[in-house]
Amino acid sequence: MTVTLKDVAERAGVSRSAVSRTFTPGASVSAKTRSKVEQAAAELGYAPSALASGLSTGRTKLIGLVSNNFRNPIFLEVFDLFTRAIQDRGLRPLLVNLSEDTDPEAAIRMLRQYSVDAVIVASSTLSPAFAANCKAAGLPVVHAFGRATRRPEVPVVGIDNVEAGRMAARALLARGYRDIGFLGGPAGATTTQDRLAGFRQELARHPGCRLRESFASTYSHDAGAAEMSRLIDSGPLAEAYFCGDDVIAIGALGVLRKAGREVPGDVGLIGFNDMEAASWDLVTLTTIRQPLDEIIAVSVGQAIALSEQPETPVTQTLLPLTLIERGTLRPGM
Amino acid sequence: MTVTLKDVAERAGVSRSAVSRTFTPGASVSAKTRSKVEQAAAELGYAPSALASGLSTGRTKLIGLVSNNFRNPIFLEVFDLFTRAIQDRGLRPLLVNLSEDTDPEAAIRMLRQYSVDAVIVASSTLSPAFAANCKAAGLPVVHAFGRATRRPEVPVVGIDNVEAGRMAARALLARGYRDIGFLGGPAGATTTQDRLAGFRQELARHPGCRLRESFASTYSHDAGAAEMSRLIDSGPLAEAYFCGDDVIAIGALGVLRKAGREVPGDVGLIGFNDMEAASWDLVTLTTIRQPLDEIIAVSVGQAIALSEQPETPVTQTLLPLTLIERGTLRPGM
DNA sequence: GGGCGAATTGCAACCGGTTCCTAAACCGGT
DNA sequence: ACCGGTTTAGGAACCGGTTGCAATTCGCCC
Repeated sequence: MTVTLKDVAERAGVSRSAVSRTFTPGASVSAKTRSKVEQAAAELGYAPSALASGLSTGRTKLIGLVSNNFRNPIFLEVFDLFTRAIQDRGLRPLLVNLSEDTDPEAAIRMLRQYSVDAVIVASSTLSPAFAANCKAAGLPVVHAFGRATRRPEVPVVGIDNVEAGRMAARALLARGYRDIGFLGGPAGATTTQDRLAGFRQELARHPGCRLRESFASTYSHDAGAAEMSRLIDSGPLAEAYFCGDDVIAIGALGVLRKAGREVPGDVGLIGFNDMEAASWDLVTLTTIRQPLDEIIAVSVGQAIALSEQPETPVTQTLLPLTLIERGTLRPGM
Repeated sequence: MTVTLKDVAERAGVSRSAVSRTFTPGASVSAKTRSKVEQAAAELGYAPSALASGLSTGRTKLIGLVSNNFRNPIFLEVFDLFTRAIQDRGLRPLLVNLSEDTDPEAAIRMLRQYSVDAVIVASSTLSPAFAANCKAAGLPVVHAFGRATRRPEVPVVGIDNVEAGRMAARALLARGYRDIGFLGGPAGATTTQDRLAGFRQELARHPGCRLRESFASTYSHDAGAAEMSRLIDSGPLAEAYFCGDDVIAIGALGVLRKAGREVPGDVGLIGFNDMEAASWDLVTLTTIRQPLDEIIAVSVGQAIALSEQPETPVTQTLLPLTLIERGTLRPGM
């Protein structure tokens, strides 16, 4: 059933090497042989085996795309962009779903077994140790949406979460809010910690401000709703909240409306991510957008560079955020 | 850097075949050699190359997962379930994003090059010709979310869209709606056509009913919003609408609220899919759920069966729908 | 027509496993 | 100690490509 190099060679009346070379860009083949081979290949419907060529060249054109985030709608867009970017470069994504119950070591082992050219870890919640382990196992790796650190072990592409916190704080202050809440994601997440740090930093520069801190148990709608319910039940609210994610903000928004509070009339809300639903008429959430397309383009570019040139120095790329103003904060002053 | 069979063999003082056999379940190896080999393998950190073994056995444990739907949030859950189901069976998903500008033939060629064990097409909007072409190219294929037809060319797993239409109609009728609207997805989509057919069928059994038909240009929030705006502008609305998808329904809902119409007070709305946002407090959309988990479990099961036993007769599996009652239809009578 | 360097070509070894086949080791029984 | 029947082990060919190397062919000039 499958047509091999040998079949084409016989049909074209040339050696196997000649066939191989016609399909290897930059190899030395005369125009005559090339056309004979191409014709034979076309007639037979020949497609070179990526497995075999991967085996002998050591490059498989496979990119391991690892994520543990299959709940936040923003990641559908992330996967869309990643798969396209990877495909456009002539590579293919081998997807790894690293959910709670899967063993990270097993995942690394399997990425090695398939000898992927590089690994892209796409997650802000996955421990940096995972990427580091990939690297230790000899896999070129880049961590997209990873945390910026002083001395990163692997290349990181993402945003500056501390700056994100500052940016949110500035947005709230500029709109005259003074009694301000932080409604973060899980308290243990580094994204939460970093954003909180920036948030505090900026508020600290405005003496008259009050800051209250609270955390949703996960990055999810329901956790956001639950935490806002708790806040409502436990006394007067802040004037505005910076939420750790749009889904959290939307959960909070739903609860506020249900409780008869006007947003932004009574309470202001600003989210993070600019997921599609943030722009829905039912939502119109003011939020901070991270440049997904750029993060992904850079990540893929680096992954490829790294696979070709493994000893490239480790870099860190932090891309700029944008405030997207919609309807959940009162107008600026 | 990479440890091979040979290295392990030398270290263990046995032949390469012996090593291969210890890693091949069911092969004949004495306990003594096995333990020698296992120890040597562990010491060296040996992981057998999936490429090489795929090359010689003809099975790669790779499943091509093809989709063109990277916009509808429901598909994030689809990908989550698929990747887990595939991984749990010891296989890995090779993801193919078949968006508008990618060539389906190229995709098939590449799936052949990597000699995937089977292909799963996950899309309700992709032409059945694609799956048929896979099959013609010798790739075992199953079409998840595909259309039920009289004589399917490839195995299909999904739902009965005609029945979905009937179900929606029955739900509306049972709640006393008589002037009823169909707000489908793209008029050309088979899902739209089938659901409309079922919808008409059921309404036809109730003489006093009026049916109005309209279509959103795509399966998206904005298209739903746009179409509902048009309806509002062009005269009195129906009492309730069956929308082709939750995102369309949510778009419509947003426009209705903005126009000051109460839902379900003035207008009823029922969606399709039960995406996560349908359950948000801001939305509480009554909708019809398709059993994603079952569809996916069956699809993966069939794909594997097919890869092991290519001549299995072509079957069609249609799974049952569930009405999820929330807050956008008035209570039943 | 002969000679020269450059471009092509084919051979053969190799990538890392799998598996058929034969030979060797093993077993219990006499 | 010997025999016949099982296991088990190793050799070698094969999966489908790639590539270094030596041999051949080519184009061109004298």
